[in-house]
Amino acid sequence: MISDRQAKEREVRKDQILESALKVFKINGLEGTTMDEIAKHADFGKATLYYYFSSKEEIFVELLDRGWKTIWESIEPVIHQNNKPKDTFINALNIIGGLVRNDQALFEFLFTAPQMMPTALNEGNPIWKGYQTKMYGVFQGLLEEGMVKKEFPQMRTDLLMRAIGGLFHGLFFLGNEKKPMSRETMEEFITTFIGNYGTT
Amino acid sequence: MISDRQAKEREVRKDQILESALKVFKINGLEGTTMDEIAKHADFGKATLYYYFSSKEEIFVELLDRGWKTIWESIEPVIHQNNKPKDTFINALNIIGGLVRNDQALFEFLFTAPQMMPTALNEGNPIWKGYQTKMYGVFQGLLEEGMVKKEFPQMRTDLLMRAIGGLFHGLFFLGNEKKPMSRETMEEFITTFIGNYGTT
DNA sequence: TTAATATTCGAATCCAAATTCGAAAAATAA
DNA sequence: TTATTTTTCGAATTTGGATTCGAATATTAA
Repeated sequence: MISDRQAKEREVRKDQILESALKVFKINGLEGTTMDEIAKHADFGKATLYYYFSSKEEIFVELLDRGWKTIWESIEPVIHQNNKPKDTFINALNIIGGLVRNDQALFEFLFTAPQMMPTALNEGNPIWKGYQTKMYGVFQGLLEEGMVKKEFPQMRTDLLMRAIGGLFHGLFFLGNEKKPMSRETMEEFITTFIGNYGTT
Repeated sequence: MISDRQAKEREVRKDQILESALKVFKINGLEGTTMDEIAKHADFGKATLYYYFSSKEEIFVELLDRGWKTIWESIEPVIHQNNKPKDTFINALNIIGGLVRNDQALFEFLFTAPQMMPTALNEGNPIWKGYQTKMYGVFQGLLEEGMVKKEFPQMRTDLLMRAIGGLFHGLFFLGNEKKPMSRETMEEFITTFIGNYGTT
């Protein structure tokens, strides 16, 4: 059997491994991330990692699952308020921005890794993909509503979606300096580019 | 010795290999791109690839070098005209957009691969990095000039740079459908987000 | 036609990194 | 304390893919 505390400790060790994986990923990129390195950073023997995760892939998938779950659960409450769509939209973006600010490495991973992952990770339907899809769905919806109400520039929804996705990406993940973006900067940024169409 | 025609044929074969590498990259991502796959697509034996390139890395570097050279040489002539900075800027973007439209796979590679490359590829100072740096320098300069003349929204240059980089990225590389972006769409897009500040 | 040179590739070799094994050490339960 | 279960890891083993070898084949030069 396994006591409650034991289970908790096990979780802590899993966390430690996940955290290390992230750290190595940040330093060495996806290809440079080996079980050896992760083990070294986590201060475990390599073989021990396999006691907690059945494969390297599982480590990454778990990072994605947990991460996207967090994102979803953070914006969920906000999207049910019925403010004006644009406000809701910006609130949600702000929330995500807050998350990113809190753990740049994790979110850079969440948003960029899927691009460069071996296709294998997208097979089946991974948990994280579900959350991601839900989130994009919500955003798309808000955009559509907001566009009807002339709160956004008039253009194809999918294009606007790309624009905003791109802006977000640029804001947080382009450029050299990796110091986090302040809330103020982010708001100014968003407002400058999509805000000045609102509430005409 | 080696005749003129022979040299040309050799070039053609190199091109064939580079093209295949790109195709495989597009299908399988960076990690999935093996010499075996490239060889299969290029219709050569794997060993033959090593007659033309000394390593897999060299293949990628050559793709980057050639690609960034092309980009640079395409915008060079335009940046010396002295239109208003914003016009120059948009012209340059349009040109790059044209290139991307022409060979989506190549440019997706040029703009995204460097992120996910093993650090080894950035060591020394690769040719392509030089062109990339020059290009960003020019853009940054145009932005600064243009901002002084109130042709752009007033914000930190580096932020505006990120915004535009992000918009570009979003426009061409986000979203599912991979059909190329038309020139019209692109102009509308750019104008919508950074154009409406001009010439007040 | 023959010798030299350039090109091709199947079959090794090498190597780094993932995964497994089997036995210890630590913790817990009896 | 002893037995049982959980955790750890050093030392294989396996695997996949990059790189090399050596011998053929094709092409060009004499």
